[in-house]
Amino acid sequence: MGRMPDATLAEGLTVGQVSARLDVTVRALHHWDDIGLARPSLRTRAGYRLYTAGDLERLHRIVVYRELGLDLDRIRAVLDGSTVDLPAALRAQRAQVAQRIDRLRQLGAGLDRMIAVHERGLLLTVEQQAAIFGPEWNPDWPARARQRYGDTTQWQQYAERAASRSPEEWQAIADAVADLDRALGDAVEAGVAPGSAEANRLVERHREVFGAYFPLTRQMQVCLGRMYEADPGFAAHYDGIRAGLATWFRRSVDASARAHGIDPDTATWQ
Amino acid sequence: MGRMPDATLAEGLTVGQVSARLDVTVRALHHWDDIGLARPSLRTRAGYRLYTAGDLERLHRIVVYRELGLDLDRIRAVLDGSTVDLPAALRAQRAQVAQRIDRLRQLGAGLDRMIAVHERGLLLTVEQQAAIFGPEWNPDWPARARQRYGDTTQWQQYAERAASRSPEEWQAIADAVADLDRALGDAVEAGVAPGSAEANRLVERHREVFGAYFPLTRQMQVCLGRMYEADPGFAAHYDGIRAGLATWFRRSVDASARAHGIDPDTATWQ
DNA sequence: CTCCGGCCTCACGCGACGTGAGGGTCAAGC
DNA sequence: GCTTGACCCTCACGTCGCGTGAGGCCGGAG
Repeated sequence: MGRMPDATLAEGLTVGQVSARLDVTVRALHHWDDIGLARPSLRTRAGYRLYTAGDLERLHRIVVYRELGLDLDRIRAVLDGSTVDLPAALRAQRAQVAQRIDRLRQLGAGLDRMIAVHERGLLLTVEQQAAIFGPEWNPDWPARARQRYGDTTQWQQYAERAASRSPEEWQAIADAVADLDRALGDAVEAGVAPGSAEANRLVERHREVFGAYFPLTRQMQVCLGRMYEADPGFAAHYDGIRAGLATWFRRSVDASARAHGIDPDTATWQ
Repeated sequence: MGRMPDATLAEGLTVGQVSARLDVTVRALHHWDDIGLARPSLRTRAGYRLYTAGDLERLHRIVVYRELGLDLDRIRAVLDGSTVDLPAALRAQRAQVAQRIDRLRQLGAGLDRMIAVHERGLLLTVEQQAAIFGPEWNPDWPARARQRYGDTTQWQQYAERAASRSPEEWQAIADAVADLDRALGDAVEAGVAPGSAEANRLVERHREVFGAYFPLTRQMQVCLGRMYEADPGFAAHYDGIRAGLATWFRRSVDASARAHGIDPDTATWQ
């Protein structure tokens, strides 16, 4: 330690000294030398780079423009005067920055949506949910579904799909759900028997509709049917459409499952 | 043209078909295959990649996460389930995006400052200018200076320095200018003669103060002195400090220039 | 003379592909 | 059966601005 202080090397500064003064890495100085952007005016006999005051001035200008995000070619053009219209170049750069900010904002919004789906099960606000799914909708349902699913791959895939759906697509799903609810109510009223062809068709339709919502196996559908009947919130909703619907639906799903070789009493989520 | 339509290749889709469906480049598919992120389940005898429905599902998930800005390693972790906590990864990514937006905003602000300096000669608003330089300040001056300088390298360098100056530094310059103005007024009152040692010192001080403002040669200073006297705006300002100051200053600069071997009658800008 | 910190010149690595080069494959039309 | 033209394959280098060693020379202090 105790090398000669900077000031006494009046001929020029070495890379390390310049690095400290301008807060750039030594490697960057080497690079700028390599590509001819900023070469030192002097070298010692041993080949050490020595930057003069004039060199420092140029380096400083490079640092300024680099902090503005210009790439080295554009900086070279500016410093060498071949860019007649510097303000135009700056404005172009400004536009590019604005674009990149925009892109990042969209990206952030996408991430927010995905995060929201993972946290709350839906990306819509409570108001939007009510507007789409109707006043009967219980905002707790998605969260409850999430409790069931936990951190399974199934849930991940649901989240991915949910996050990439537009509000219009949500509306389409909500319409399909409403249609289905009506059809189920009509079936109960018409006395359709669980296990009948008609009931099985409705069960399949339910699986399709909610399959667009999340990946739904027959086993899972059985569990869902039982939840509809057992959970007060769900039961109230379905019985509100038509008295006895919750139970009718559970029995229909069970029958359909049995028809597909599944024992509804041992079915599990997953 | 007239290749077999996609649907008939029920075994799987070729790279081109997948490329069209998922809007990714063929090269990206090759790359993902190379690094083992998404390899096709099948190959034809000729070595053509064939992506099955399952492959497509995985590819689709990759596209989703890629659009969220995750790098391929993280996507791999998510898809292969080795990332237990996907929401945490998403939030980390979100934070990174926010940071990058911040950085870009600062960068944009820097560009705006630089552009403002190039367009109007100063980066301060008219109010800030008045607050710093006092009520006598004429907001047109920097623009007028720009007219003179045009698009020279000199002006570029001035702009760079101006853009990287903080308001505090501007205040320091304004203080120095005010001090100088007072000193010039005092000199006129004290009857200091142009060409005297005292006058020369003041001329030098003027050159230093404005040298911090923009690079000022002695020749340019001569032109500036003449402008102070000839331009009604400038003249009013200086004569307002002390009657006759504009003329006194022009004569002092001329004398100082002559003392340095410059003919003030042939001096030019630049 | 030795030591240690600084300097030098290669030269690979990064991240996610783009962009040819050079050559095989496939279905259709003649 | 042959040509044609779109499509596919595998290398392999280029991108952008350096980071990060490896291996070795230089220079001043003790």
